[in-house]
Formats: sequence, C-alpha cells, structure tokens
Amino acid sequence: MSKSSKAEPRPSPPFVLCLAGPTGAGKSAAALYLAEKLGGEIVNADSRQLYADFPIITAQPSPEEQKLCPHHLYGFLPTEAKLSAARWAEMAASKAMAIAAGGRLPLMVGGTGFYLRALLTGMAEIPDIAPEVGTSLAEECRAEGLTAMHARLAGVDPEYAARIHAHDRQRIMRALEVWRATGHSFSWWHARGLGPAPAAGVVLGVGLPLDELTPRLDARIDAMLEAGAMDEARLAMQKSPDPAMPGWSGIGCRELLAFLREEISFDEARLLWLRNTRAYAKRQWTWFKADKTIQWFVPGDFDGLLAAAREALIRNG
RNA sequence: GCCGGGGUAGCUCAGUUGGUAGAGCAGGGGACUGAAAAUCCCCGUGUGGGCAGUUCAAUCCUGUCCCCCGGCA
Repeated sequence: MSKSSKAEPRPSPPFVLCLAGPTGAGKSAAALYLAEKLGGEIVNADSRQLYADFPIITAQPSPEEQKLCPHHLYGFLPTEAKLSAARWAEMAASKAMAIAAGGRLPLMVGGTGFYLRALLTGMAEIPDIAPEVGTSLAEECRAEGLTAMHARLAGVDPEYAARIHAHDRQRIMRALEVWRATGHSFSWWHARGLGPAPAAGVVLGVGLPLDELTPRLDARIDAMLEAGAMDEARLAMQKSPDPAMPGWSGIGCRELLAFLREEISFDEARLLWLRNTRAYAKRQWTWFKADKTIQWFVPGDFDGLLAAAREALIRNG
C-alpha cells in the first residue's frame, strides 16, 4: 500500500462512518445501535483496545456485545507490540473494504483522533524504518542527553526543530529516525504533501462536558474493578512484566501495575487512574474540538445519531 | 492541663536575617504527520488561622485566643 506509483488506478477508498469522542461517553453503545439499524460492522479505532491482554481495563466491548454484530481489530495485539497510526489506518481501510464489499456499513469506533486522521486525511508517505535505527538513537540520547538530540535535529531540520519543543522526546526521536533512515528531513517529507487517504468518511461525535463526564468515569472504574480488572493486570504482569512495553501505557493498566508491584497503595492507584483518565478525556476534547466537521451528540441520543448517519449515507451515495 | 511541633494556593509543602510569597500535584487552556490512553507547551492574588501590639513597614518579632499533630499527665 505504501508504494502507490504503479500504473493501475487506486480503487476508490471505502466510505466509513466514524464515531469519535472522549473516553467513557458511550461510543460503544451508540455503535451497537447504529450497527443494528444500518446493517453495520464495527471496526476499532482506539489504540488501546487493540491489546489482547487488557479487554476490561481498556473498555473493549464484552464478548456478549461482540456477538451482536461483527467486531474487528479488537484485542489482538500482544503487549510487547505497537501499531502505528498509519499501519492501523491500512488495516482498518482493508477491513472497511471487505465490509463494504459484503454490502454492509463499516463503522469506525474509537477515541484515538490521530488514528482517524490517518485514516480519513492520510499521512506523509515515509518509508518504514528499521527498529534498529530507533534503538541506536535511543542509546545515543541516553549518552548525550535530550538537549543534544534536539540540537542535532536543529542541524538537519531547523524548521521542524523550531516547531516542536526541546523536551518533546518522542517527536525529536522520530524526526531524527526519519533523517537517519531516509537521508531526508522530516520537513522534506512533509513538504511533499500527504499520501492518499485510506478511507473517506464522516465523523459523528458522542460527548459530554468534562465535569459531567467525570462521575461516569469514576463509576466505570468501579465497574472495571468488579469485572476483574485487577486479575487482568496481574495476569498481564506475569506474561509481560516490563512496564515499558507499549501495551502497559493504557490508563488503568499502569496504575494497577504500580499497585501490584507495591509502589503505591490501592487508594492511590484508584485516584491516579481516575485523574489520568480525566486528563486524557480533556486531551481528546482538545483534539476533537479542533475538527469543525464533527457533529456532536449527547450520550444516549441514538435517534439524533441515526438521523445524522442516514443523512451522511445519502450524501455519500 | 502541661511540654514540644505546626496552622501559607483545592491538596502536600517550601521560603522570606521584617520590605505583602513559590514549587509539585490537582484544575484550566493549547499543540499534535508512523509508540497518540503517547509525547509536550502555556497559565499561580492566596483575608499567609483570628485579634491586638512593636515598627516607616509584619506572613516573618511579641502577646493572646482558636484549631491540628506528637509526647507527658
């Protein structure tokens, strides 16, 4: 998919209906409703719900819910693995293609705004980079310090170095990686424009203001604990004890892990879990608010969502 | 009741040899081009427990009262 310079024309991208919004607002329930009414199949657009070891803590649809209609891209990724936005978008688009080919509606559901952007807008076509490049750069960073890495980036890509902050380790390292592996700067790749969008679609939002969302997030944590979140974390710890593994970065996972390793008390873990979830919901709002095309609905407004979805389908054939 | 130690931002605390105060966390705002539930940036006026006194000037010194935490009774 990354090489699109072949002569044959690309098949037109599949149309997808997306449900976005902050965590805990009720996207999954709304998705089940829309899937039933519109003959849809649900594709996960949440970067944490990909992970196999944390179905409860990442609020994946339950096995019962998943029986109600086909669900895709949930709970398949090992804790040690990571999935880039671009790679997810490819997978999601190919699922969407297959679903549409079966005469059904692909419903992308999740709170990872970056994934949805990669899917609907596309990303710069930068080749895959061998993992060794990243590991050796990480070692150099450890030896020389982050400031030196940022200075190095300023040497090869002053434009991008000026745009990001000198403390933004993740972006500094990514940009250096691209430079080292491709011989072109990150800005150079960006200047070539975005690659083709893997899918076309409309985004509907399900959301609540943060202060109204908070009690729901609080209650959801209790529900997760009752549903066995602690056992889930314990098991994951036995399978994959390194907290630096990508799958552990989910909120709730790392707090429970810290408790299991006796680094913090249960009450602290629970409090942190809630706070971090709330802070995350706030970041999601910041992301989604910037997208003026999203039409918003209150949780439970299934009629409104259905009407908007039907309208979007008519507009897009 | 007595002896210590405290009462400073929503919370935990720092500091001011007297010139009206600042960190972390929380909270608010924002960014986001292949780890995104990630990563990162910006935002700090608060009757300095109350009341008196000393002083040009008190959050800081003195007196007194109230409250908390230890210890002794």
